[in-house]
Amino acid sequence: MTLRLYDTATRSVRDFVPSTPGLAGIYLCGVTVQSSPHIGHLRSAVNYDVLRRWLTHEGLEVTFVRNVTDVDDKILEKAVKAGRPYWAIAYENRRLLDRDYSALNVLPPTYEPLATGHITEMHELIQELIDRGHAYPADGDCSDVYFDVRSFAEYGALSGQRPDDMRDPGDASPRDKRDHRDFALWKGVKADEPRDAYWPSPWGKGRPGWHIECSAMARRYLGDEFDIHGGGLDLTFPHHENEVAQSKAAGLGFARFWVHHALLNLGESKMSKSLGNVIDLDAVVEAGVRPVELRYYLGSPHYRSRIDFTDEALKEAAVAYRRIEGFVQRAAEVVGNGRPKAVPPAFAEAMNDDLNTSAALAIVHDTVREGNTALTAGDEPAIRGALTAVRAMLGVLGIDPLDSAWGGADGGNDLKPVVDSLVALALEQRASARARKDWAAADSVRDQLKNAGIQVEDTPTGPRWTVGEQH
RNA sequence: GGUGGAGUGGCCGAGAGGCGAGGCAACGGCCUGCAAAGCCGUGUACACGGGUUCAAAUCCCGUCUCCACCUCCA
Repeated sequence: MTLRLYDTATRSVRDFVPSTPGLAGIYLCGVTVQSSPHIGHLRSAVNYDVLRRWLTHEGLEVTFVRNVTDVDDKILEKAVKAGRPYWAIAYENRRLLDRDYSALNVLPPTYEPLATGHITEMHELIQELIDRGHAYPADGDCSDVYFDVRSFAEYGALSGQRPDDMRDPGDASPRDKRDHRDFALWKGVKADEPRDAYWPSPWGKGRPGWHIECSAMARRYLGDEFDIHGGGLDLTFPHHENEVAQSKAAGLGFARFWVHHALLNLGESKMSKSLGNVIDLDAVVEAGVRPVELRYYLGSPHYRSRIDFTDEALKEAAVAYRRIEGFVQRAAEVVGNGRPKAVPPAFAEAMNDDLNTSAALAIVHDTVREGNTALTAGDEPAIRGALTAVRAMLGVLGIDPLDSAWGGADGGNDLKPVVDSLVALALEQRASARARKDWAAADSVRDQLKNAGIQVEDTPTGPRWTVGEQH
């Protein structure tokens, strides 16, 4: 069975057949690094990371390109306000983004192109559009170049907009646009903006319009036509509409599938810096939820379903994850880590059904239950079977507790034998107290360990201890 | 005004004509000295009003509420 994916352009779920067998090219609109990332950005990253991991799991060699927009109006605005270079702000935020991505075990893309690194590619494309009669340099001396929307009949097809129904945005500075729907390919220098944000061009000094970078960079790294273009639902219009227009008007095939994920809302509306309703990774961690648990939370609803963020739902997701994690750890103590093997067919079926991660997680939980039963029965082959299957599934979702990406093991490893022998000492005392049925003394040992952050559980094979708060 | 989408049990969240996805919480039981963990069992939910059908959460019509986009936005 092949992957079936929802394609925004056709508004339908279609079989995903890569243009070149065995390969898949994905272009994802990353973020504009105008500010530090919030968990809505991370949802985006997690959704596409799962898509990528699944394609890879299915044997495809994936070229995954995720751009960073490192020059735009907002960044320049902030730079002026802060009295700092725009590129310093962009770079700072880019590093924060990287930090969050790796905290959530989002695999690095094959390549991460920057808008500012591809000015010449954009110039080429703009010139082609001018030559073909789809773009025009503005009259006057502002150096702007605009895409001529009326010259491209398909304009609006991706987002279902009819140009005639569109509102006139009352553009701040229309500067010689022929039509209010025309959008900038190249923005001429403005007097009040930083001088280090401009590049020479055949039309005069300026900087790129927002959309042209993606057309130019996707072409450079993935070719004239590629498999999947992704991004947030809010990018469908105008960003993606304009991208298709530019690329197709230039005669390129461009994206074969458009995959858009739903947004994350906080309160009444989507999480967004400009609305001020933002929660970031640090806030989540401060609330006692680990990055892996956040990833579980972000990845368990379907990618096309809106997430209404609540603290309770986040905490609940964390508990659900701990159940899975608990099984993996207990099983690994009995049979070793186990090498992840094939995922169960039902899991594959769910993933192939437009990445139905909710249904896929139901299979994970079912397998965990079977594993727990095997654990109680001491049935080692069954334990090993469940463990390897669970780890394979969690690997696809990027939340395998034994993945070294989560780091826990390495840092604690040095101390583990030390703590182990200390705890063993205490547990010996508890064992002898229990042997003489001195429950008060036994419980006191357990309570003291608990105060030190060590949980003790009795199992058929003796007591087992873990560090950390489990409640 | 235009375009797309959503309303599912106490909560989260899949499903999309007929077998009660899964998780959290709750309750009962097993196990346990107790606890924790685990296992077993218990819930007949689909915004509202009509209609189609042997059968509707799922299809059709209408109504209400909410979200996103049409301006920068993952």
